[in-house]
This record gives sequence, C-alpha cells and structure tokens, in this order.
Amino acid sequence: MDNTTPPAPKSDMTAGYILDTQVGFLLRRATQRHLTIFSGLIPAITSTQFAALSKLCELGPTSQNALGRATAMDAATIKGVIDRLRKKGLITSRRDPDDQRRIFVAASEAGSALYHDTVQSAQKVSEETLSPLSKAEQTVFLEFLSRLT
Amino acid sequence: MDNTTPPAPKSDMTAGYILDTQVGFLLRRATQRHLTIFSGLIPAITSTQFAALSKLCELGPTSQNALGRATAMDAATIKGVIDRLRKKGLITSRRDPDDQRRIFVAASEAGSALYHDTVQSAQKVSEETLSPLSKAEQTVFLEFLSRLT
DNA sequence: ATCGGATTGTTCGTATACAAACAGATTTTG
DNA sequence: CAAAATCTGTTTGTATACGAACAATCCGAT
Repeated sequence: MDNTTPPAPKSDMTAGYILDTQVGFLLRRATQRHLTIFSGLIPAITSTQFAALSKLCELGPTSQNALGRATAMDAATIKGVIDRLRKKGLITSRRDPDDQRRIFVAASEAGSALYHDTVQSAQKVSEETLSPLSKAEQTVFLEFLSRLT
Repeated sequence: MDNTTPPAPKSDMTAGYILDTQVGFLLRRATQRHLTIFSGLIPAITSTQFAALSKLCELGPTSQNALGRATAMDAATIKGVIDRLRKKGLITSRRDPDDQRRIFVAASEAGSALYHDTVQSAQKVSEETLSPLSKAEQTVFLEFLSRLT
C-alpha cells in the first residue's frame, strides 16, 4: 500500500505564504492604482496635498500639527505638505498670537478656488477607484476598510 | 406652504466631500496601520523588503526588473530595495552571462534563513491587520480588495 | 549584417512617511 | 511660584514610490 499523497518536499514548508494574497500587498497595489487614477484626474496637486487642502477648507484655519492629526500625517510629514502647498500659493500661514508655538494655516483664495474646482473630480477619483465593485459591494467594502484603520 | 427643508448655504456646496470616508484616505490609513503592525512583529526588515525576499524565495533567482514586476515595484524602486537587501547580506547578485544587461538576484543563506524564520510572523501580521473583521468578513474583504488592484 | 526598436538597469528630482532628537513655548503639578 | 511634563514645530536620516532621461545591450525585421 503506497502512500497516495506524495510527501511534500521540504521547500514547500513555506508554500502557505503567497505574497499576492496578503492584505498588505493588496493594500499597496490598491493604493498604487488609486494614486494613478488621482493624478490622472487631478494633475495639479497630489492626493496628500488635496487631503490637507480639503480638510483645511472643511475646518477653517487650523494649527499645522492639528491639521496633520486630522489628515493622519505626522508632524514631519505635514510640514513638508504645508511647505509645498504654500510654495504653490494655495495656503497662507501665520503665527498664532495666543500661542507662540503654533502656526495657523488657512486656505488662500487660490487654494479655495482650486478646492472647489477639483472636488468633483475628487469624487470621480473615488468612484473610479471603486468601480470594479457594485454599489452594494462598495458599501460593504468601505465599511470593512474603515474598520481596519 | 413653506419649504420644510431649509436651503443649504452656499458654503455647503462641498459638504458632500468628507475626506474621512474617501476610499483613498481609508486605504492610506489602513496601510499605515498595517505597516505599524508589520514593524512591530518583524523589526529586522521592512514590509517591502520582505515582499521582495519572499518573492525571491518563491521564484528562485530572478532578474532585478522581473522581481520588481512580480512585487509591483518599478525599476527605480526595486533597485533601492535590492541595494538595501544586499547591504544586509540577505541576497546576492551577479550579471547574467547570457544577457549582459540583466542582473540575477538570489536569496543568500542568511536571506533564506531570515525568510523561513519570519514567514510565520508575516502570517501573524496579516491576521492581526484583518483581526477587526470576522473570518467571513475577511474573506469578502480580501476578495473585494483584490479586485481593486 | 545592420538598423531600429525594445529591454535592462541607473540616475536624478520630487513627494510622501516615520523615527528620533531637538528647542522653544505652554501647561500642569507640587 | 518653580519644576516637571507636555505640546509645537524643526531637522536629520532612512525608506518607499514614481516620472523622466539616459547608456548599454539585445532582438527582430529587412
């Protein structure tokens, strides 16, 4: 009576790990695709910069670090984003008179205008990113995804 | 007959866009969380480096660019990853004698050892990342996520 | 055989992203 | 009030990530 199931070679001990099905790898690829869609529809500004600008338009003038917290960027990251947005003339910044540590940032005229001009495209970016899923699937997916944050 | 739904002020025209519910923002935050879990469980190597190393162990010796394609990294990115893996002694590389353009990369002894020693932790990373979802939800989520790549 | 196109890897520039160390300002505590 | 703890923003270093331009090599069509 021979064993009908051939013994797995030693090298198969790690066959259980398939990179292409790991959540981290899939998250990275989905993010890549999303960023491609974003830069295609909104070439003027990056996804991260748009996130900061939109939060700024939503919240009004905010301190730099607070804006970073609201957009999930650490202090070092938000500084770079703010610097680049200011260089583009999309935001203004000034010291908070009540707290000499803080820097108040606010959307400039040009920043508000750009935001209002691109927010519909941003909606399209989200739609196109999710377009491989049905409406019902999109709802489920977003609900699950939001639980993984 | 007064209109019972009060007219939205002009500034609300963009209220439909809430950053925190956009798929791109959620993808970024989920990726952040995943990377935090990864570096907590596998401090020796980054998520990206592990991806390259695991694909290398799966495929055997491969050209640098081909490995990049297999791990969704462009030529410039995979170069940096390969350089850092080689500096750590986890891979070796040599010119392909049959094609002077190509560079063959392969996992070193240390690289294979590290991979086999950490692959179970990598499984745990995926599990922990998905742990806010039930098993059934995880299956659905991964299926949807893989469709967005 | 050679020329034109494709592929491979490199380099540069820009943009996130985060850890760690830091200085200055403010707040909390004792 | 004074010391300690906290918060704010900056800087440095490292690691992805990608577009664009480039040289060397290979390959296919003529």
